[in-house]
Amino acid sequence: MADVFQILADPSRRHLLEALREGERSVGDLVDRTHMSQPSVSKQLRILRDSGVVSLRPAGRHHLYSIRGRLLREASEWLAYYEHFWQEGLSRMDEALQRGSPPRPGRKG
Amino acid sequence: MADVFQILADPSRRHLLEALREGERSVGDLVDRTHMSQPSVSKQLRILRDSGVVSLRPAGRHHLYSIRGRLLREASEWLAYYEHFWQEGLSRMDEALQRGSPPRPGRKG
DNA sequence: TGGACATATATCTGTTCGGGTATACCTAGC
DNA sequence: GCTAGGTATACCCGAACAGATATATGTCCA
Repeated sequence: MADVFQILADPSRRHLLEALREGERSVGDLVDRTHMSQPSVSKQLRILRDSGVVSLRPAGRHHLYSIRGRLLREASEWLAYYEHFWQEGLSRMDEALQRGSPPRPGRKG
Repeated sequence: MADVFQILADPSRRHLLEALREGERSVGDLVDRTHMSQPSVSKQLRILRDSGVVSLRPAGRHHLYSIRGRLLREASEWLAYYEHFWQEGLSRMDEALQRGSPPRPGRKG
């Protein structure tokens, strides 16, 4: 499990990231905000941390988590390659022409 | 399974999408380009289609698949909320200040 | 040192998921 | 209709995974 998209695949992990968007949060805070059990939160935070999506700063008996952008950025960059497909003014035909039509195995109209 | 990120979580599906970036492709083409078995390709294409990430255009006995941007765009937009976290010139402190520091459960320094 | 608070891990369990093989379906051409 | 090409589905299997419960670890405070 080192794949960003695999990390983002789980809704509970995305909820954690959404809560962390506002800034550094303790585990207890995240439990309150996500309505997940504490062990679940800790478990998912562990996965997020191991994969490098969040970082941990111990503060007394609290563990403060925050977002590290690097991996999220990688995901964003991967998706950026597909921007043509949703940008206005570009039909599917336009796209094909723009990047050179690939060989078509079958054609019919 | 209707979640974009869950769709993107599987590497084989991402490979299919990468092959489709060049334009419309038949199943056979995708089999060649991805080194997956034909049933696997069909299976993943089915998932991609059901979720709305690709669309199908029958052409004789060939099935031509192409990318539909809408869902990929949703994923991209979700990620866009996190741009602050990887943009230069913004430390973690800056982010906190920028969006108003959240309550800190524990503090120590 | 003992106890409460905060977080992490261990273990179990039901489910989901992807790949493989075999097979069914559909279309074109004869 | 028969055959071949192209694609989809059925079924089985093993692995991965998320949630829950119980328990361990660590820290503060008296």
